[in-house]
Amino acid sequence: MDDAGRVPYFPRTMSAPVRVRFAPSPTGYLHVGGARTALFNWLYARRTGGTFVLRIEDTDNARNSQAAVDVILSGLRWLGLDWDEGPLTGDADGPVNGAHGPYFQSRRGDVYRRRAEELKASGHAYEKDGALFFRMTREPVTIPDLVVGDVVRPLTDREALDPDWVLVRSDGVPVFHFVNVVDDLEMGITHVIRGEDHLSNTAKHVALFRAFGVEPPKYAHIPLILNLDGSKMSKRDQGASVQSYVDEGYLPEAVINYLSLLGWSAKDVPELFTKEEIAPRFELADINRANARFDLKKLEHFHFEHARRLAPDRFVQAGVEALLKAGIDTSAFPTGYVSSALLTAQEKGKLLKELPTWTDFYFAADDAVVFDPEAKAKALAPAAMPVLQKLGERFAALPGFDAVSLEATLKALATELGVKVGALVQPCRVACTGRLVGPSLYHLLEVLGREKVAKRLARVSTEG
RNA sequence: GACCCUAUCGUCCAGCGGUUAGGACACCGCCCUUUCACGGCAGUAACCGGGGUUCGAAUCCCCGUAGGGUCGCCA
Repeated sequence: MDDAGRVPYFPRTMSAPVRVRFAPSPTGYLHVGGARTALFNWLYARRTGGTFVLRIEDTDNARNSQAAVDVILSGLRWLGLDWDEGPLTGDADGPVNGAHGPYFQSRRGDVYRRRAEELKASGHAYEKDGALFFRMTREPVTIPDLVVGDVVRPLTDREALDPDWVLVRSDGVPVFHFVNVVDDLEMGITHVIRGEDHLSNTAKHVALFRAFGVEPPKYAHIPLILNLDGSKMSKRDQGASVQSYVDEGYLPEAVINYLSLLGWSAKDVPELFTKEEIAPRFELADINRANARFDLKKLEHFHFEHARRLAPDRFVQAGVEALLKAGIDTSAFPTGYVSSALLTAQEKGKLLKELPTWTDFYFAADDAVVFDPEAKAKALAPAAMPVLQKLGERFAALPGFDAVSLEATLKALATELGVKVGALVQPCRVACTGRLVGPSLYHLLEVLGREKVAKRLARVSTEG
């Protein structure tokens, strides 16, 4: 402690261990911009061997809810952004990691009261109308920012009229600017990485830190994420909520990859990566200064690439869950069959939500394959029945039921009958899957197996 | 009204005084494949405008314009 009785603030030198934080308010959902802020904090912590703190800013504003807290925690976990310090559950009084708690601001009232008294005692704050006001500096404040450089923020004309601002409301609840600074101070935060929407207000924060007798942390204000048309992203906009990615069946790896490249890039780093791979390359200086626009098409591209590269066992696991969500229970089938079946669709790189459409036929009863009307009209015309029957006979006579043999057999028959390969491929596909599109025909037949294929072929060629 | 940030293909990024302004997504054509895709090859497409500085500006400065943000007893 120093002469004034304060706990000495952590010296901010280059060698000081980095401590960053993500401090969301639980007011509804996890915004994609917030997710990226969390990601950048996570990357910086990992890159520097520092500590990533999660703090819930739930000061009473009548908008907070338990559900919103849970959404934030589950969203971060889904993205794989693990925090070193913070709550372990959504319970404000529950278990935590770290020695700087509580990590819910609603449980830190005594800290704020103590700090408010400190400011009153030092003459930086005064009471008026039942509220506590901060004696704001009238001089322009220089905000040192690692992304945009030094920003000089003078008072606006409105502020010049009445520069002081409220620290603690008349109802006793401290405001954001106050608790945010106090907590960053108490928690030893060294780098504040947050959205650019906070840049202007940082003047208040810098002044507050100084009033406490310490230098502010380093700031890095990152550009915002806007809609494709440049407008602000709000809750209803497509892609605004992290939960929507879970629902739509995106892989978290894809979302992370896409978000990493929204406002950040490094030289000689391939565009496709995992957060673990680029963490060592993450520098705040490489953060872009201009706002970015959210392009779902590009996110889809990243999903496509990551889905195809996913480890087979993980792909199967994700696929089984996606099917179950769609009402298809695969548990009655042999696990080997289930994985072989799902794996025939992996190369397609489809969203998990679309997986049932590509693989449901594997799990349908042979006499209950549902035919897409258009597919049936197009490929199962009466004229196709004789060739289909012939194909069934050839398949049945096959010694081995593998993709290579199946393909050779089908093509040989086509040549023999003097028809195009498609004249056999299409009816066969529709007879076995009900659809015109799907996994590679020969591989899908191999997985279905001799018996199922025979039954399905027989079903259409006899029923017509 | 004031203040702050920003400005390269439609989108995301490269470029950091001298480049035929590069890559990715999207789009288009061809090849491959007689499922949809993948893949291969090629292509369309950008330095917001105006002044400076300089032998030389996408790169530096100024003005304008545009977009975004902030100015609460919201966070």
